Amino acid sequence: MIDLRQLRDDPERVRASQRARGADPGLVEAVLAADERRRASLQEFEKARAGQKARSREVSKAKGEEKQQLIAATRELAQRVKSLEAAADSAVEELGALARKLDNVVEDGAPAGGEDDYVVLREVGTRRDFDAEGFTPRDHLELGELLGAIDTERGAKVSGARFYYLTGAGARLELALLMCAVDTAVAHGFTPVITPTLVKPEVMAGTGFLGEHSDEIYRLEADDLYLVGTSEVALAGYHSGEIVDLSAGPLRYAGWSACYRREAGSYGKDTRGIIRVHQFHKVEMFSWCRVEEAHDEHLRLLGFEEEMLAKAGLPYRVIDVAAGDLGSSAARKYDCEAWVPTQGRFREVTSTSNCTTYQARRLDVRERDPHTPDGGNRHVATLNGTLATTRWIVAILENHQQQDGSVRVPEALRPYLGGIAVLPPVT
RNA sequence: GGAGGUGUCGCCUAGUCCGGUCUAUGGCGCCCGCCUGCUAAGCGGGUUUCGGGCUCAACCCCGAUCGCGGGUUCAAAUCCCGCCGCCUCCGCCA
Repeated sequence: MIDLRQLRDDPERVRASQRARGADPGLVEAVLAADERRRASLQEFEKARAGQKARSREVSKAKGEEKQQLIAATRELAQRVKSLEAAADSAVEELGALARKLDNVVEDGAPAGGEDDYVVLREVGTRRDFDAEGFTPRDHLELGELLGAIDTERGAKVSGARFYYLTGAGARLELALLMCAVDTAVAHGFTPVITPTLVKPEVMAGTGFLGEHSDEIYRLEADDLYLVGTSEVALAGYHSGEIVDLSAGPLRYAGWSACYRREAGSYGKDTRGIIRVHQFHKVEMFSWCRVEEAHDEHLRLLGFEEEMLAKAGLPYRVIDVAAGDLGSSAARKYDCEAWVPTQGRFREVTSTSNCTTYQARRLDVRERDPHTPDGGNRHVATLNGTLATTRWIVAILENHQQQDGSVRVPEALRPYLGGIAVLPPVT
């Protein structure tokens, strides 16, 4: 939900945002008109209601015959109030339905356009030249099988396509990576959190995932609960309905959770290995901060992601995602993509979004406004960013492989693997 | 899953039996002022939240708001129905 006051004050800004996203700018007019209707309808109801309350007070004072007459005379007014209230309710409802269609207002500087219109901000690290090294790199699944680390066949046998087992070195590598991510987050002041992975509909809706991406999400019919695709959902819900204190700076959490995705629209894409799977693990950063601080906080989250990529020793690039490819909650999004040698291209391994007040508005998370004297409340900004996921294993295996099929462990991860420097083939 | 209890403004609390100045009481905390003078105590005032009047601030007025949603009624914190959270006990299962 965007700020309706901002929409009224500066509709052109929202129209421009809609255009940048490739969405309908005409929606702005529709929302403004609905807002007019809501206020008119509300005023009418409130005026009638005030009259009714005045009459009701007279009734309470009157006696006998006079009282009976007053009651009879007020009956009609009560009916009128009831229907005006219903009208006002539906006007509010209609406004809400329209306003919820508006995606977050895109931050200035974000590239316009769709999925392919991203801008590459920088490329970091050196890609290995396997020709010069004299061997053909194996892909992550082949390596995973050599190391006894990844078993997709049994995953499919037990749970179906896009499921897998991480075994032995694979399981340890995942735990090491995620622990390293948690420690990195803690070092930067984040509170580690293990979150629920089943959430209520209002929380899922509050984070903006029930819009166009709703078919990506698993739902448990019998209990009316959703499986989260990221701990962002549970972390966003954590402070819902609360007034938080940001006077000492942002509230930062690092969520650790399993993540579930239906991958409904991706038949035939990335079917080999564990690049695109229904279930994986992730450490996710989540910040609550003042709107004024959101831009800087966003760049900080991006910095922490790059720090993790450096620890994993991965060559990567940073892209500024185009407006049309942002989720409905995001005003700006940066992805880090790691180089995957056998694919000859970069694949997304992190994503950080500045959601400004969009999520906080839906989830009703506010702070005491530091700018008004008697402390009105205002909505806060939310941001999220990936620190590590199961997919990183793909990049780590491929980028650090050696000719004999063994894989070098990045130095920063070794302490988490009992000091092991190389993962040897087991077959 | 079953039984009982419970949910009132930031926190605690009165009010609910028996519907009507409840326009929700008091305390704590917080804010402003006074007195005192230097970490105290006292005095006076203010303080639910959201929306609207209304374009910023102040003031004022109006509406909603007593866990949530319905209903009855001229009138609901109060009566009725449904749901949810929490507590206690029982059952079942890790």
